[in-house]
Amino acid sequence: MNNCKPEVVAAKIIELFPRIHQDSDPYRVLVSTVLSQRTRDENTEVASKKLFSVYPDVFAIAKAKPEDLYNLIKAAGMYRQKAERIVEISKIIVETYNGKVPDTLEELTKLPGVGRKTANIVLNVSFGKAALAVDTHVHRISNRLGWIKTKQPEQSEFELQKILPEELWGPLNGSMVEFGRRVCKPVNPQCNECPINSCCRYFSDVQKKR
DNA sequence: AAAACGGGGGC
DNA sequence: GCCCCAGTTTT
Repeated sequence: MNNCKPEVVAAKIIELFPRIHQDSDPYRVLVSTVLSQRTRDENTEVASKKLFSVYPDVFAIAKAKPEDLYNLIKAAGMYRQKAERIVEISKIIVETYNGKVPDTLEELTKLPGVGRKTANIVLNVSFGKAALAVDTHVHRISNRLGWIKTKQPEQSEFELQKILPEELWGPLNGSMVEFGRRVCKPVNPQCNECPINSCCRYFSDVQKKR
């Protein structure tokens, strides 16, 4: 790579590490995203499949006992609190929103267990809105590349929005996860096999130390 | 600012 | 065995 502008590198990551969401139904995306908090992707998939095979929709989960739901998903590394929140979220959606997931950051973040990142992912994946969720992958990779230098999530969200064109925000979220899982890992990143290492400050710093 | 939630996987 | 994981809430 000879052009290392962030928007070019970001587009390359999106091209090389596409992410396909198996479901775009807002409710399922919301639940899967809550399940994905501090949890590896494989476990999230196992848990959401089990969950939806027993409780197909928001009305079923709203009526479920939190303990039953927890027993169903705990083998995939989920904790009790998450099961409780998912039931609570579902009740609110049924009672307040007539069974439909709200589509604004403000309303979404009022739901228990839904913070800024989760809400942004739902807005982005389900509602096609330009929203950049700065999760650990996006944060780590952006720092390694040298795009940002802050450690504060809110600040990095603001800075990245200035650096990257809006049309990349959506696809970048998922692609950063794939890229972060397979190459730009938290520990032992596969820098030698990394297709964009020539644009990476972390890689050039490591090279210099040898 | 820090702890708690939590089992599974990488190392 | 220890550390980390598409974070959020509570203390």
